[in-house]
Amino acid sequence: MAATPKQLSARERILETASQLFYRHGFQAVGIDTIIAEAGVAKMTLYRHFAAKDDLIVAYLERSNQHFWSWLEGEIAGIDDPEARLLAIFDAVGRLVRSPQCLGCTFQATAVEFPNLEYRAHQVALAHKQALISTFRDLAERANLRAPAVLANQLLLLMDGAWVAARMFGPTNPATEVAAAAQALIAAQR
Amino acid sequence: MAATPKQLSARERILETASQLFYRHGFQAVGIDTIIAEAGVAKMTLYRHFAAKDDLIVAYLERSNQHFWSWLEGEIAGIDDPEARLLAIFDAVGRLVRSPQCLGCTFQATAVEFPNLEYRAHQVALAHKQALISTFRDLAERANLRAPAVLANQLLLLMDGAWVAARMFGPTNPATEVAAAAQALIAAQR
DNA sequence: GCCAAATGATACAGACCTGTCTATCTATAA
DNA sequence: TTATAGATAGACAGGTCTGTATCATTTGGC
Repeated sequence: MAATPKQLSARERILETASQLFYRHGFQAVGIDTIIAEAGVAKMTLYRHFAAKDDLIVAYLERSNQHFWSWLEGEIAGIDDPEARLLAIFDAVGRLVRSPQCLGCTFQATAVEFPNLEYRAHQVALAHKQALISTFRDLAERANLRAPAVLANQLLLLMDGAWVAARMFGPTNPATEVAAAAQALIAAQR
Repeated sequence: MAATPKQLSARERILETASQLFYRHGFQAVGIDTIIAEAGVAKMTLYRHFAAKDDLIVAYLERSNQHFWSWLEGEIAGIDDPEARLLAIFDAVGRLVRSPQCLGCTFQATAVEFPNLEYRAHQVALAHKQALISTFRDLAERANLRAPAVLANQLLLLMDGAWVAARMFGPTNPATEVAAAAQALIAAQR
C-alpha cells in the first residue's frame, strides 16, 4: 500500500515518504526497507537517487528547511511592522504546537540523534537555527529595539522550548504561553 | 580498559558507564556490548541486574533525575527569597550550558529517541519536566507573582531552549542570555 | 513503434544488535 | 574444607540493518 500517489516521480515519493517517517519516528528507527515499502519503490531506485542513507537524511533536512521558511513566510505575509512580524511568528508557533500533527522540531531531533557537531546532518540543523537568529536580529534591528542580538538569542531559546514542549507533552503542552513570553521579552528591550 | 574503578559494585559500574555513553551518544547508538566492555563486566552480569536494555535506560533516567535535583539544590542552597531562587536557577543553567561537558538535556533526548508518549522512558522524561513546572510555580506563588502557572510554563520553555542550544551549538551557544531572559519574564509578572 | 533510460523484484553479503546458554572461576561464610 | 552465590568469558541463536548485485519489466522521448 503506497502512501503517496504514483503520479509523483520516484525521487519525490521517496523524499515524501522518508519525511513523514523520519519526522514521526526518527532517523535511526526508520530503515531503508520501511521507506521503500511505504513509497512503493525498489531498493535500487532509492540508492540510485541517494548514494547512502546519510544523503537521504540531508536531502530530507534541506527539504524540511524550505518547508519551514515557506510556512513562516505565509504566517507573516502582509505584516509590515517588524515588531508585529516578530509577534506574529510566535503567535503562529503557539498555534502550531497545539496541533496533534506537530511533533516538535526535526532539527532538534537531528542534533540529538547525531550529536557530533562535525556531522553533515548536524551542520544542516545548526545552519537552520543560525538562520533563525539572523531573522530575529534583523527584525529586532528594524524595530529599533535596544539589544537586537541579545533579544534574537532569547527568542530562539523560547521557540526551541516550544518545540521541545510539543514533543515531550503532546498537543496539550506548556508552550501555549510562548506568544505572551515573546511579547514580554520584546517589551523588555523597548 | 575499564573506565570506572573496580571498587564499585558491578551494578554501579554498569550504571555509571551507561550514563556516560547514553548521555554522549544516545540510547540507540550505544549497544549492550559497548557498555559491558567499557564497564568491564560480563554480559550475564548486566542482564542479571537489568532484565532488558529498556530497564537499564529507565534506571539511568531515574539516576539522572536524582543527580539533576541534587545539582539544582546545591545551586540555590542558602537562598531564601523565592524570586532570588528562581533567578539563581537560571544563572546556574546559564553557567552550565557554557561548559564543554554539557550536552543538553538527556530527557529531551529521551523524548526524541522514544517519541511515543506511552513508552516508559518517555514518561520518566515527561515526569521530570512536570516536576520542573511544579517547582517554578511553587516559587512563583511564594514570590507573590501575578500568574504563577503561566510564568512556570514560560520558564520551562526558556530552560529547555537553553538545553537545546547547548546540544545544537556546543559550548558557545546563544543560551548565554537565558538568565537575563528569565529575569525579564519574572519582571513582567511582578 | 522503437530504443534507451529508469524502475521493479528479489536475493544476498557482511555487519551489528539483543538476549540466552553453558561452563569456569572466585570469594565468603559455615 | 566445603557449600553457595555471584561474576566471567565466550559461543550462539535469531533478527535487523545497510548497501550491492542480477535480471526482468516498464516508461518516456522521438
